[in-house]
Amino acid sequence: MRLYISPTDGVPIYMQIIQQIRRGVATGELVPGEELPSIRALADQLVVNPNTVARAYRDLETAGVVTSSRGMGTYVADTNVKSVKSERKEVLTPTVDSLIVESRQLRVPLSEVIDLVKDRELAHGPRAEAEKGSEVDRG
Amino acid sequence: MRLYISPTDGVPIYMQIIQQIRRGVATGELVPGEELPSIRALADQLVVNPNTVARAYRDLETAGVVTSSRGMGTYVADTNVKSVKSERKEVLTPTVDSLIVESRQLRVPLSEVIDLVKDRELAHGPRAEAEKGSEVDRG
DNA sequence: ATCAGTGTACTAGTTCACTAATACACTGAT
DNA sequence: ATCAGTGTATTAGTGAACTAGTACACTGAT
Repeated sequence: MRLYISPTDGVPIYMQIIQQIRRGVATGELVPGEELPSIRALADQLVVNPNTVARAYRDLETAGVVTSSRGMGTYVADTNVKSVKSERKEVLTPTVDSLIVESRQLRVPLSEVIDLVKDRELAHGPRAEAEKGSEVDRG
Repeated sequence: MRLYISPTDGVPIYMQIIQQIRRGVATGELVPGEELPSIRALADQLVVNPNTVARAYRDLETAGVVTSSRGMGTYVADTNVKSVKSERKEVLTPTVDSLIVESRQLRVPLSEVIDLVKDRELAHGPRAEAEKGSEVDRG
């Protein structure tokens, strides 16, 4: 998987790395268990300090997207696809509840809240294309 | 309208001022044409530098929420300039954006997000009756 | 044991958002 | 004209985020 960096983009380099790897995992271009390029290799490729790549890998590990080991390398985590639908929805519930409460305080009807959600969804650009279920052979 | 500041909140002071005034306008606690406290008066009240309040007022004027004039003061903008209705939506937008970002990280499709919003709306019970008469919605 | 390759830790420099200090400019009343 | 009160502009200090330089520590193969 090839990564590209825009130094003048406003968004930090380490964040660009994070986003592209997350996207790769989401689309299935990066499969669980796959080895990522080493910190120094990716740093050389992107012409960036190794610490910047390390920062991205560290955050990705904290988020559970990858796993790293000294001397071993960094790999896409196995647990990414395992999260169940209901669990993911439960995590979203607090944020949704905040939205409901706030909309009631502001007297914004539910229909307009939903419209706003759709509007903002579009404003955030296209989502990563979800992988289709028949291609899993690892992990 | 009384404003409160949390210096250790992580969110900048000028932003807290902006949010609270926007919210005041959205809820109707601040009516169009109403005079806001002067920059120095509010700065004294919040124990903050006048420039910080000025920054908030300047951003609010750019957003069309208030109007300022030298020597005259700062006033809540007239509804012809910016409708209370649109202000409500803009106040709601940050929360909606958080929801969008969160749902993308969790790979929850938009349709399920909307379903969840509807579910939680029901879970919160019926909404309060709309207030009569005191609201005009132009624009 | 050695070595090349891996991630990790510490330190420093740079940039930028945020806030403050100070001075300037306008308005309306006296 | 003067003055108190208003918003505005300029400059500077502070701190956090970001990136880089450098050194350290672990792993597996030789």
